[in-house]
Amino acid sequence: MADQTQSETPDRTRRTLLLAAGEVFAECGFRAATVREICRRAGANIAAVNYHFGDKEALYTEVLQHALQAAREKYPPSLGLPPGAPAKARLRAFVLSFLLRIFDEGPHAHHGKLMVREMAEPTLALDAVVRDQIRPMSGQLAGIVAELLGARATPELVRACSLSVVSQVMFYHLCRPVIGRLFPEMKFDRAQIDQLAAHITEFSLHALRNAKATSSAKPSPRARLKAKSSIANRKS
Amino acid sequence: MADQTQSETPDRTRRTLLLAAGEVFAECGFRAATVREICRRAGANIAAVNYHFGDKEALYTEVLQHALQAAREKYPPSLGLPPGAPAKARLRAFVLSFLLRIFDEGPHAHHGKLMVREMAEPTLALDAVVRDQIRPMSGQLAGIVAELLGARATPELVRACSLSVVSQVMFYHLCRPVIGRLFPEMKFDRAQIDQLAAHITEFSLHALRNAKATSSAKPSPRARLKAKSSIANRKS
Amino acid sequence: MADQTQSETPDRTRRTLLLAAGEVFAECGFRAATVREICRRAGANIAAVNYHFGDKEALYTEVLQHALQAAREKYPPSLGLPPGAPAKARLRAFVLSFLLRIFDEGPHAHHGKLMVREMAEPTLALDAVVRDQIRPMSGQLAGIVAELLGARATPELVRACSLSVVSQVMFYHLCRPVIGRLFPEMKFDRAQIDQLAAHITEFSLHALRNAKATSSAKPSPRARLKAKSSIANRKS
Amino acid sequence: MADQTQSETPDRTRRTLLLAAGEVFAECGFRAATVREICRRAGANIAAVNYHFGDKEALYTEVLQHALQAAREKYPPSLGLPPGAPAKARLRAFVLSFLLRIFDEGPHAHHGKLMVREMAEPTLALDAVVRDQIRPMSGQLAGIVAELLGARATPELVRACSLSVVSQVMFYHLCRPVIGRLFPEMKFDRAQIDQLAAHITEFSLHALRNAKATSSAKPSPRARLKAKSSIANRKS
DNA sequence: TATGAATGAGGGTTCATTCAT
DNA sequence: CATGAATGAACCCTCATTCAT
Repeated sequence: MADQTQSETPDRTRRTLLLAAGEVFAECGFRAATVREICRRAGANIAAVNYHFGDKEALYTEVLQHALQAAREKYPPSLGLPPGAPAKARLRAFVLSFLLRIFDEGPHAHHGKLMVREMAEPTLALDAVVRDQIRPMSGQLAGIVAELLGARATPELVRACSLSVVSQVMFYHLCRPVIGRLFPEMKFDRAQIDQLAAHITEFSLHALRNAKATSSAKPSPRARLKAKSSIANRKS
Repeated sequence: MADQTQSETPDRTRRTLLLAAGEVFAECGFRAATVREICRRAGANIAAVNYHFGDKEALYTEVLQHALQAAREKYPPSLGLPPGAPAKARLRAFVLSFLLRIFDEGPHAHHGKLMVREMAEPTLALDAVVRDQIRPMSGQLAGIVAELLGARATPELVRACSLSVVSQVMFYHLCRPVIGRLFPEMKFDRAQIDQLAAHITEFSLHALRNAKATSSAKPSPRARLKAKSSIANRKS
Repeated sequence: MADQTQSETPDRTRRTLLLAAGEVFAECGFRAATVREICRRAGANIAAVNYHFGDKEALYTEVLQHALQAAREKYPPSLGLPPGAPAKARLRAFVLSFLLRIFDEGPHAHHGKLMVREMAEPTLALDAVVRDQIRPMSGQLAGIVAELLGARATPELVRACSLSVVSQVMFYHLCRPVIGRLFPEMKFDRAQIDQLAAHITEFSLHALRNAKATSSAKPSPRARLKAKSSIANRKS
Repeated sequence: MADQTQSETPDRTRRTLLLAAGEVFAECGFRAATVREICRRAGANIAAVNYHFGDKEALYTEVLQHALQAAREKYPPSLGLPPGAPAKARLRAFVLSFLLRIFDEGPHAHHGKLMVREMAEPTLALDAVVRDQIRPMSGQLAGIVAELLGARATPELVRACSLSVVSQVMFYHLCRPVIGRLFPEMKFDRAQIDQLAAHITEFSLHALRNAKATSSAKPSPRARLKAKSSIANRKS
């Protein structure tokens, strides 16, 4: 009550709530999380959420923004590599940093779970997240992939290959419940993460080295025909 | 007793509930879904769920199993290919059937959303699903991959490569909300799905052709060096 | 199903239900007992109770009658003592037999718990029970007490002393939950029951030996005055 | 904080609920009583019980304790008698106060029915009640009885005689439904209660005056003989 | 005669929200 | 500014009962 720092932080309660809510939303999901539990952990009154944020949903939106902002600050897109480094090294760095972020277990590691939940049930907050966080990284990867493809790079091929690369990383994030049940021997300590990064990088590099425009693929003859006619005419 | 005389309605209510529950669980998630709404859509009494399934959770478990089972029966991983078909063709079939399952929009198309929700918040039902549905498919893919790797196949390499393949497919499953926002031009009609299958298959085949086992405990000296210079020196 | 005795017992289900219901009602009480559980134990259909007895309440009424009938048959009021035995012996027999009945643990020992529950919440069935079972025993005890009081016996004194005797026995029946918590060392095996019977008999005999009409009691002066004026004028 | 300014309504709702719950629990029993009805009578919201007491069971526990406490405060066992009063007078006061409690019809008269129900189906609350309310009174009576027995007092004899005394009182509590049917002429107005107290006191005093310890393991030869001849020979 | 699927009222409880203080 | 007692809608589930077979 007679907190000495109270005057300089008129919204200390607000920030505490934001932190507590991050925990609870990540643990329980939006629905299962209760305002009571959030307030309890924040040491705030039961009415604090409604007072400071209006309602539970508005609190959630701010929590998501806040969590991803924090994650972005911890792992900046530049990854500490000089922009002029070779594409191979940049790909390796991209993959490894992504994995490290995913398996991070720091105090603000909520963003992972929050994002998975967002995939299952997107909210309005996702638009901002894609715009501010994901699209820049997507562009960065596209640059690396385009450089590796060299003359073969078409927008479609770059996009498809970028997705192939990023999917291998995200997969461990999104499907951990299944992977854990399927392969209980996997541990995801630092050594395994390094090894994983090596595998994904090598796998992708081999693939990129031989990648050609999609029309070279051979689906069933009928499907192939369709694909040709439809894709060749698409502009973007 | 007189079962054969009313084979048309052995338990029509049960099946209707299963269908309605699939819809509602997919739309709202387990928590937010209400027994009332499920019964309303099924045209059944509010007590019907408890009578036929015991409780909400048991109903959910059966819904999940039922949905995945139905999807796998509709698009079998082999897509009608004889077991003796070449590994390349079987890989192509595996990828395409998986994509078709994911992007299916039939009356049982709930399984997609259900599984994504299950990833965000696993329930007890996931254990059974992994055991009965996912592990068999995982084994199937491992067989294909092992055959493609030939003499280079080690258990670890097979596992890593299988995950790399399946991740490229699942990604479209799990991150559709992000992909849709990132690349609004992607439509996922049958033609694009064929093209996608072609890309993933080719990408993976190229990679598999050159894949080698990464040293299990220590990354290769070269990779290790790179890691040092780029990432390992990052603070925190 | 193809029970050979079925034809000769067209209401075997009825009797099985009656037995099962006795158990369940004694264990759970009327409210908490469920028709489902009763039918389950009786191996009967869920609708059997309504079919055979109309509803749950009618079943309960028959159960109570049935249970007390059985108890009465097991411990007939005569207690095996010749009617001409001395009053002291008859009192001792009355007390001991009552205690034995109370602490009986045979397969039909439901009647005890059922009666305690009936005290807590009397039903219509209680009237018949009092008329058929309790009043005869009450009369028997009154005869013994009257004989012991001899010339001092007035209807009021006989009644009061009878209640004093019977209360000491019933007490162990009705308050067992409290007695068990208050004096955990009491075990109520056969030896203790004999000792208990001895105590109650001696205690009562001493009291009866000196009992006089109630007006000899000495409440507080004020209360005594009241009591005198009011009681002396009552007729019955 | 500002507690003293609204001392009239520190938690009026709580107290109102406690009262209403006492009524409803006494009338219907724990199971049959509904939170809805309790709240309706208390003029409170349906959620008030959970807010103030946690759940129905916790409310019941507090009701039981509260009711017995109030009854004991209204009619203290000593009835205002100085601790140094003669044992006879203290016994008389104990008996009379007990009867007055039992037959009280004030606004807190629930405790009677509540306790009878507790005998029929003990709950966890009974433990606390025995510990806090009943055991102290039991000790008080034991002191009186021990004094009256004088040199003959052994722990077993004191216990048995105390139970004999208290049973005569409790009997009217526990068996009122039967007594009412057996002796409809009994009215239990204040005059009859005084008379009843006088009878029980005198009956017990006479008995105590002559009470002797029964041999603990084996009944006295004489009593044993009687038992043999009368009861022990009965079959089953 | 007996069944069991289906009913619907009502149970206790939870929870986000409000409002007088 | 902040509180916490109070709210009422809605949750899942249970149960005695019914009715077509």
